[in-house]
Amino acid sequence: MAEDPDRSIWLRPERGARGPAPEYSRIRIAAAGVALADADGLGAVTMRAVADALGTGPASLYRYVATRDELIELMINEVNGEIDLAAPGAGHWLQDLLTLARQGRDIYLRHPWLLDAGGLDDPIGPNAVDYLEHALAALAGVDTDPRTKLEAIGVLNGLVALLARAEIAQGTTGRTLPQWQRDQAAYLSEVVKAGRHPHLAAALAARPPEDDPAESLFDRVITRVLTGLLRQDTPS
Amino acid sequence: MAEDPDRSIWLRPERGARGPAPEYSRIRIAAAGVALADADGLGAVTMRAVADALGTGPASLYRYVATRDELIELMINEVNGEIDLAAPGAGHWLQDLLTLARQGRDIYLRHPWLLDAGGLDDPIGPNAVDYLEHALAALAGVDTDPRTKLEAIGVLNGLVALLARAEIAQGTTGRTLPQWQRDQAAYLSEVVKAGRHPHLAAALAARPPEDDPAESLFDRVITRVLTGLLRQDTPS
DNA sequence: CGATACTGCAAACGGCGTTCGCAGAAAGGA
DNA sequence: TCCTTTCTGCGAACGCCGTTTGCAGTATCG
Repeated sequence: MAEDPDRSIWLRPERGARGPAPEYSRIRIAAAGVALADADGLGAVTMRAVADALGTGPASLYRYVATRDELIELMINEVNGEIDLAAPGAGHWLQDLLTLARQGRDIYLRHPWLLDAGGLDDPIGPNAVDYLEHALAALAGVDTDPRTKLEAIGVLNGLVALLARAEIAQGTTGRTLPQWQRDQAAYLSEVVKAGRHPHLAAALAARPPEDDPAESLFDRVITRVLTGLLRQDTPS
Repeated sequence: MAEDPDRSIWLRPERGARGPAPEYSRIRIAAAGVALADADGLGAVTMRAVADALGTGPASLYRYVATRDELIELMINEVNGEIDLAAPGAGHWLQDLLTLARQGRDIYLRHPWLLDAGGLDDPIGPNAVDYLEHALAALAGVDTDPRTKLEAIGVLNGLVALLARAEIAQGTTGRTLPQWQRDQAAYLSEVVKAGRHPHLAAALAARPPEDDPAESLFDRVITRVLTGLLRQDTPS
């Protein structure tokens, strides 16, 4: 039945029992990758670059990691560990999930490459499992079937990524923003000038309210979506 | 002021006025790429493969496209055109947006690679612009400031992608599901067996309700989130 | 009827993920 | 004790990738 076990890196022992002690560790390798990605994006995380940062050759990494994607799994798990799950918990589920969401947002802002790497969700590592358990525990008092809770947490994670992406895209305004964004702005301005998209023109002309920082927008959207998803009534 | 215009492919004319007529077209190239991606995923869309499918060499593609990413932009715009924006409109904004969302979902199910390509949103092409205009028109009667409407549409798009992703991941159950999913299932089962994550164990043990097809889950989540986002009251 | 501005495309370049093969070191069994 | 086993590090190479260069050919302009 078991075709080939230990395919997941999290089920593989970090080192064998026989040979010499490994020179590096998963954590060191993950940290090296995270440093590279923080500095120059996910594309800068090549096997050669990580090996160089560790002072070795590319082939050596394959003693710790089966593939580049697995290295990125290590990196994802590493930064997912930055969430503080030990906090006491406010007692109300909405408050607790909001705290979780804000921490997720902070992680995305600190490590924007995470947006290109599947994020908090896709390949679940140990820290993501702990995160899930924590979120489900916060929802323990809510009287809904467990599947709906998992759905809500999944939507929450996706939403956090979405809002963080928007925040990052707008945050670089004024500075040297990436090329593709200049291009897109140029194209949109041309579309507006053509005059065939009145609603879009109006929406883009409206300036964002100055007194509404991104922080409150984040909280507002998350709160509204979560309360909408988990309310008890049975509509239609 | 204008450093270098025509950097966006949508502002570049499809052909110059002087030389011989191009042998291919953006649409043909996009279609070839879509066919490859539909069959074998986004990774199968290499310049060489697309060129082969068209019966030419890789270098020739660069007469039509500045980079591989731009080719993928063409593909995204191509499948975004599958949305039918000519439908009359039900008159109620929620119904109209739901119709849009369902069509977006269908596109993701038909072209799963779109999930790995930034999706309906990231690089905005002509069809995405029309889509945006259509969605904003549907919201014309709602009394909220335009920025909030753009936010809601953005969240809607992200949500559609999220739900489509979940549906695709679960849809292959029973058949030959991809390797990484077997690995993840194995790891999660091990985590549950260890016994330190009771809430997670309970949630995973709960079977999905048989009488609740994915279709209604989709509608329910979208509806709840949209009504939550666009309701008029001012909560705290 | 040049001059011009485009087209198609073979060939090559540098960089990537990954594999192979072998020298050397630590633990297990006799 | 010593040999076998099983691990380790890693130089070198393979095949594939996106992209650039250069040139021969062709349609339009003045």
